[in-house]
Amino acid sequence: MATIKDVAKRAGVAISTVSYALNNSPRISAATKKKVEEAAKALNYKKNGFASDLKRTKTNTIALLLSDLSGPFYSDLIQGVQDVTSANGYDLIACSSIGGVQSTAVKFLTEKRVDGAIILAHNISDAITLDAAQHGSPLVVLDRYLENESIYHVEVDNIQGGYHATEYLINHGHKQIAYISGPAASHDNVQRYKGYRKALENYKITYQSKWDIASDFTREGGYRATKLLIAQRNLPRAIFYANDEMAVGGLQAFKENKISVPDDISIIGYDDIQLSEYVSPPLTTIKQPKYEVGALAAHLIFQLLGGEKTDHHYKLSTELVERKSVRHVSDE
Amino acid sequence: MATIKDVAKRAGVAISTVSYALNNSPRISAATKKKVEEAAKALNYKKNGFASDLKRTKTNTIALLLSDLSGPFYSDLIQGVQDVTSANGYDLIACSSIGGVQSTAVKFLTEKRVDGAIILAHNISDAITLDAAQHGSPLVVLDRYLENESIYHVEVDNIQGGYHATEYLINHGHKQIAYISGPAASHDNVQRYKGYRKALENYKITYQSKWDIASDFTREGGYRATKLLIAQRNLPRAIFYANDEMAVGGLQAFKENKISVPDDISIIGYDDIQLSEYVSPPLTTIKQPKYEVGALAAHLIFQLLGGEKTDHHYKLSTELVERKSVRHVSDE
DNA sequence: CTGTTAGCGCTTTCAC
DNA sequence: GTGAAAGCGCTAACAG
Repeated sequence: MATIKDVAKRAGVAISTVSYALNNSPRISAATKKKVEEAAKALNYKKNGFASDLKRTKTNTIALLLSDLSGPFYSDLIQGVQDVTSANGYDLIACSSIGGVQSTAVKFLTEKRVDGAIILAHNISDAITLDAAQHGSPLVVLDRYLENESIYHVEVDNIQGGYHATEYLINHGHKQIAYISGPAASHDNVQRYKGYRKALENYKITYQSKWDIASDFTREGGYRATKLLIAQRNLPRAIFYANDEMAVGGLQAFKENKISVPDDISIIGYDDIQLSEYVSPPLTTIKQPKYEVGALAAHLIFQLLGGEKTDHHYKLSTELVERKSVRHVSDE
Repeated sequence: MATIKDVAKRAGVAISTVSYALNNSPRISAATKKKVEEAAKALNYKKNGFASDLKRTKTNTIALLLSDLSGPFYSDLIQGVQDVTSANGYDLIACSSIGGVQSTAVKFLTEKRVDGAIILAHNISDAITLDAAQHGSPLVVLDRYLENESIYHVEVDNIQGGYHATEYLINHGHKQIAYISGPAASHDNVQRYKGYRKALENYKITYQSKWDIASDFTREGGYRATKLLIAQRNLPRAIFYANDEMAVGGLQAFKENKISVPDDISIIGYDDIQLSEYVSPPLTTIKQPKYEVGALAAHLIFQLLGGEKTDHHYKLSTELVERKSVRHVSDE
């Protein structure tokens, strides 16, 4: 590989001149610049990114750390991050935290290879995150709350979302409402559940633990949980699935048992995944402003990088999207 | 930020000793090692990844360059790449080529920041790719064919796929088969189209240019193309959509015009996106082995990195997944 | 406008 | 078993 030195030699100028010329410094005359550029091209010279980053102690890139690169779930969020990152002339790299401490994500976080990072990866421990925060580069974490000077948060108000979902069911005349939950460890799930309970309470509906079913956010899990409910002949009049994937699984279970949604039972999901619109019946659900979360997260990073102050905590609202999986019932 | 120097000072040893100790060299005594580790922890020392990469001229990471990070389309492929990358103890970063020459993807490609790269980004020009190939690091490109010593290819046999799709329609008694195409510039589209033409030819079905509709791989495009076909009262008995997204758009158009699929018209798609299973009727389509493509691409990189020789070209087969959007018709 | 030079933080050879 | 020192490729302060 040709280095800057080779280019300098070939162009018959000093190393620094090459550097200046290639970085478009105004100090270099057009003639010299041209000479340098020709030499560079002739040698197929490409600057070594590391050397340059090392010297400048700045990478011009921010990282998006995801627990799994391949989840379609992240699409909108990534889009949001990407849009504002490139609008700011920065580079964005995405990496996965699969592999825990060994993972690429953790490596980028700890080895200071980026100017800032957005974290949405539950399997990166709090300890590591807190540790990385010591570096001083801004960190936005989206999936939990961490008290630290250089850690910032953008979250969507899942309590409110859970509340609305439940309230919507109640407003449609439902009093028997089950909750099929995600993993107990999931912060999101806990919040949605809180909203559910709060709504029941506000509307003076007695909570029944038999309609509080544990599951795991997967389609398969939703299917099993629903089958269980059906087998127990314990069916409520409505179900709030903690996410759409599980609701889709539930739909499948109902179909197999010839139980009609929404005629026999109403269901509501959470997330508004692409599929929701296409299943039958189309799923009423709570939509999270994912694009906005991503965009705001990236925006925060740039504010901080620019030395501005900002709040440590932002909360975005959800929106209910009404489709066909909930029916109005008269008093039961 | 604490540097290796600070650690050395605090531990009362030489810089090199710190380096050895932290990299688990056997030359260092347990006592010294412990001393160094404590100093490192006390100072919250983290090695600077650039400096180390620069020195070793090796990054231990490979890049996946995508035209758009947020496409759900890539899920399986990414999974494949990710699996074999981490199995090999390498890091994987994904970056987008949005922004062309300015993009992160191009930067990583040209600035030698990775040991190898997998490219699936039509907007990275051949020139840049060829140029990057001069670096000597292995490149696997998935979306076109480039003749170069250090460029390797994994492709799925789209001609065969297009042929099968068309043949399937023919075997179901269809003779009037339209093709709704993707962008003319798309290599994939051209291949599928070739397969379509070849099948018509083999089965002695006359090609009719009126049933050769240009579109763009989007749902909206498929919708419009289908509307057009309907408006012209020019409906064939079957349509081969060059991808599922367009087929989904087409389904919508048919629904609005009360044309029944598959009773009035049969359709087949391409890709087997997640949605295909859920639209109504479920879409018969051609499935590409995306996971395998990703896994093989990554595998090739490691073979090459390991100094092994390998073919420059691999071709994987498609598979037809039969659902409900094609009906058998008797001779027309 | 151009050249000299001192590092960025780390790895690694060589000498002790 | 440990340390001194060279240098990876580049940038930028400084001197001319």
